[in-house]
Amino acid sequence: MSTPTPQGPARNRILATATRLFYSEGVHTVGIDRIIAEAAVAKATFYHHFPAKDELVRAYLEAEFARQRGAIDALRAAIGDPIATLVKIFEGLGDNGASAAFRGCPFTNAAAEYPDPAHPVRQTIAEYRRWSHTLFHDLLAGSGHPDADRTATILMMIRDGIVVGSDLDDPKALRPAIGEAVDRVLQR
Amino acid sequence: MSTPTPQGPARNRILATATRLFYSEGVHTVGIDRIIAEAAVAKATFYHHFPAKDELVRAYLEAEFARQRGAIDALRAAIGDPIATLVKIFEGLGDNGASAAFRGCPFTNAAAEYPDPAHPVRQTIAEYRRWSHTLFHDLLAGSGHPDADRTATILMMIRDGIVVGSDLDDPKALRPAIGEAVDRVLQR
DNA sequence: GAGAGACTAGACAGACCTGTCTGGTACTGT
DNA sequence: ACAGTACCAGACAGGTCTGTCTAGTCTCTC
Repeated sequence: MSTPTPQGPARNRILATATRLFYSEGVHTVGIDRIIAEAAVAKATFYHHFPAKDELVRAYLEAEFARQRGAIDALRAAIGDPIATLVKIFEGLGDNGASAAFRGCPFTNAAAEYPDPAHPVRQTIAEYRRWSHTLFHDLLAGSGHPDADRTATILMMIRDGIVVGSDLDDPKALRPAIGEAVDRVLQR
Repeated sequence: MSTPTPQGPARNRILATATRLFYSEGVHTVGIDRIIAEAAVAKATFYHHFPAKDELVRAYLEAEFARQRGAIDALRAAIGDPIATLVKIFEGLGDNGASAAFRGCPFTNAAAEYPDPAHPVRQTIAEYRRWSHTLFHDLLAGSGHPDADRTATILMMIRDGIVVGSDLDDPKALRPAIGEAVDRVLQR
């Protein structure tokens, strides 16, 4: 089969399967039955680990959040210079968006399916977005940028534009515009 | 009640109700039964006008597309100068995003619920996005901009960032950054 | 006044949804 | 040896989904 059953303990198999299906097909369209079938897990086991589907959605986003934090921490440590790090982050967004499996931002996509801003899933999304903004802000401030807060807000726009555009438009046409966009926003 | 039954012939009532519900709550979460109830229309009448729910989703997006085209045409005719028009469009995006009912871009939100790029709904979305890019491109080219195509792509990023950010972040914090973002992208 | 077309009310089929529950197996630590 | 935990298979309840269908009303036009 094209998608073999994930290995390891049941909880990991559930989360790995949910991540793949939620991201590629959406949260509401993918049912619990399908997840437990493809994760090769009993229904009781699923509800043992996740009290409700929304908890699984939250766990899926939290795991993606942690993954991104880890990747960014590694990048910051490896590069050092804040502006070079920023440029690398945006190049990475373009590379990622050009991959075949790319389906947009997991957080933005999930938000479209959870309209209530008070919902726990939306709160995880809000935390992710605050972290993203803070990341840009800190990198700019670390380079001595005179207008770090507003520039971080504009970089958030570019970020959102890359992930939306890579999904809905032609990623290959988008890619060469990324470096230029960052340069103009940073007024280099 | 807070949302009175729309007036006019059945098809209009269906489309008006669907527009309100699809936009505010999402496409998959809102069922046909709810639309026909709130539009005060019989089920047979619904299926007389729309052969399937997806056709209604398409009609909802097509109507929004036509509405935006009309608004932009009026703006272009009223203002004349292409760069002033561009600035006004982005100010309008910010104003719109700050309104209480704002829930993001109908097209981007719908795309999150239709992962298959070959789906008719996705084709309508793709048309809308091509039109948006062409709009920016033509306004830039009309002002003699030397790099209209790439700059239009970057303006698309800003556009997506405004609608996503207005929905998921604080629209009031975003708003003052919009003019600055456009200025930097246009290198003014 | 006859027929066409838009409409209403609502039952129904068949699928799918989440979440609960029963009952049983296997492993682990004490 | 025994308790606790993780796990399995799968039936089940109660609800919702889309789409079909029957049967009848109203209004307009010719």
